[in-house]
Amino acid sequence: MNRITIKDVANLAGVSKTTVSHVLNQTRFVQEETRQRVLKAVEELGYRPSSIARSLVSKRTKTIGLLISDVGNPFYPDVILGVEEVALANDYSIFLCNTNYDLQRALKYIHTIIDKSVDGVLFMSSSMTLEMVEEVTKHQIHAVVLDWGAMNLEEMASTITINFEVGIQQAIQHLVEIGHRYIAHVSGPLNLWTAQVRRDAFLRALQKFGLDWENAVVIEGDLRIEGGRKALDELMKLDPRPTAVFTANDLMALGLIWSARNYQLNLPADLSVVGLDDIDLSSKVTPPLSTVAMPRNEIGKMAMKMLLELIEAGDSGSKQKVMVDTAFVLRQSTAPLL
Amino acid sequence: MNRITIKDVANLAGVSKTTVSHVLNQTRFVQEETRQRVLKAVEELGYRPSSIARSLVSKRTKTIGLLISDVGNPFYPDVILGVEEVALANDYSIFLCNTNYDLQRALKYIHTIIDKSVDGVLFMSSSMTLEMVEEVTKHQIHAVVLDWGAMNLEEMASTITINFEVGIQQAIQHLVEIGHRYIAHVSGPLNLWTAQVRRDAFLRALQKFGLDWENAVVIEGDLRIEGGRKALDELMKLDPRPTAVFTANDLMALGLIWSARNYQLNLPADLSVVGLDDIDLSSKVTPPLSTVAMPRNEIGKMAMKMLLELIEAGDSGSKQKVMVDTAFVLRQSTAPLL
DNA sequence: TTGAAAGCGCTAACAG
DNA sequence: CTGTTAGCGCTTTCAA
Repeated sequence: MNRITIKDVANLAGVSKTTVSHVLNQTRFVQEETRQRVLKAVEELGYRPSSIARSLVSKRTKTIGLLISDVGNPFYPDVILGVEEVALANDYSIFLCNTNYDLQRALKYIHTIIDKSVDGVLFMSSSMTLEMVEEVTKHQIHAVVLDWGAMNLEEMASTITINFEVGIQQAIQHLVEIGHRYIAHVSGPLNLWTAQVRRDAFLRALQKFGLDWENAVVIEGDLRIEGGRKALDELMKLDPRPTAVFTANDLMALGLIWSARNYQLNLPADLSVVGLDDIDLSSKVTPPLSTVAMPRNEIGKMAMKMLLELIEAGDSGSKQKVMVDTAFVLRQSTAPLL
Repeated sequence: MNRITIKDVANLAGVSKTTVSHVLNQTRFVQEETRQRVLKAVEELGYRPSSIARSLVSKRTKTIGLLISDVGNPFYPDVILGVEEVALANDYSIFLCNTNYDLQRALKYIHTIIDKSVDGVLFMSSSMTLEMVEEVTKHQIHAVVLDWGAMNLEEMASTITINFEVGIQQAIQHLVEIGHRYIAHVSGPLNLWTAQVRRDAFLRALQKFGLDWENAVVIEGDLRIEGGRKALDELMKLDPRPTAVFTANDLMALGLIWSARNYQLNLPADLSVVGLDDIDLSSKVTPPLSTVAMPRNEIGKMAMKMLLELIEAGDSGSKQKVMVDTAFVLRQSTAPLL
């Protein structure tokens, strides 16, 4: 019992493969009566056209590669959902490529998706290199790159950059307005471009509000819960102690908050904390976390749409560069300085 | 500038396509000197064989579909990682199919992956029907189904069933040993098979330890953080109040714990809580959550391995039915009853 | 030790 | 209004 092919349908309907193809794709007029016969045969046999065969001739697979660092990172779910939503609506399938923060692994995925002739790839992992984008585009595969400003990929790919500046500034402004003058930062690993960007935005915000940014306390963290706990340990050693802390992501903020109990700290009264990301959890913990949010779902949708545009446009399309803003979300992890 | 094909390589090397194919696949002996010429041509042109064309003839795509409910559900990351690990090791790619708890959407994905001729599919979503498995297998696509005992798919698919009985029993035993006699349960939506299984296991455990299981308090939750909060509201209305609560998943346990502050409850002294899942977070919150754990990463690996076996075996292979155990993990969200 | 040719399932000129 | 034919890029008999 083999796969049912277009030929089987043609035979059963008593027409040529061509006609079957045309009624299925509505690509030329077919006598209503013939059309019905074909449709009936299709129905009867449960025929489904082979995407493989189609792709071989059309040079299109209706498939994209999604390169992310870590499915477990709470940053991704919303983004993926956005990507998926527009992919699904346009009948695109998604190859999941989880780099697990590993360049070798990313590279292997790049090769696989080139071999599989995807129509495009979404680079959403920090574990990537310029060469990967080059490799991919060399094989006429389109790309859009998320928040990876370290490199200049002008005409190679569309890009989405997240503007942390505005949200971070709002956050610091809020802290200043409620009386804080001594604000520390827990950064991500500073070899990461995105960690530097956030730290620099933080420093600039301090400067803007007339605080001592040159001697600002910056503790390097790991972007995970554990990093937040360790950061608090550092903070507690300081004398005087900062009255507020801004962390490079929510996970560290949460770790810090949860660790505060061990020091008999009463949050937010004894220490105000602001995160960044606005992951799902943040609004649900006690106290709900004030944070710098970005429209993750929108970012996902936008990325996929941009990729679609590149694909539709073929080589003629020029690459877009868009920037998306962040915004401070006030919840209850910050309190006025008494 | 078109795709580089095997023909280009053949021309450059001055041999036939056949020979190129054979050296690349090591499928028959080729004179060392010729072999080198071919390899050199491949290198020079940056040639990569088209998986599409290969699949068309081999009837294998080295691709599987991964059907899950919700990327954001903390149950999945570890499982996915496991799946991916063995997939990657065997050069399989993964189509991400996120049903979003939506049957229609699941169905659409089923059709897509049938069209794309995946070699197998991993059903890991509760949003699925027996028909989907039938549909898939009818198209000679192999399947393994995770924890979905509601139906009898004997010879259609391999299955992995999670044995909640043992872990839940351990959990209740622990609570009983530290003095609890009045233990409530927060279940999942009881129309879900898996929610019933857990509740029943809970009830049987009560019975086993001589507690009043017939009048046991079971509050129906939504498996989300919010559900935990609401459940605590219900619990607080009870008089007398249960001294311990077992929730059907960790998310609800956490919601309950975080909500406890609003009632000035001191955890775990005033209320012991035990979750189920052992999601990453659970060990990292304060107090760390005692919970019923399952080897999620192992489950992912196992599922993919079982699928691989089905694929390799072709139709001859018989379907495996495996069961994986759960185990109670003692942390600090439970306390002896004074 | 290597090639020629057929064919995987489909689409798209080109004919009629 | 419909069919014949070539070909997408590869693998695999069969033959030499």
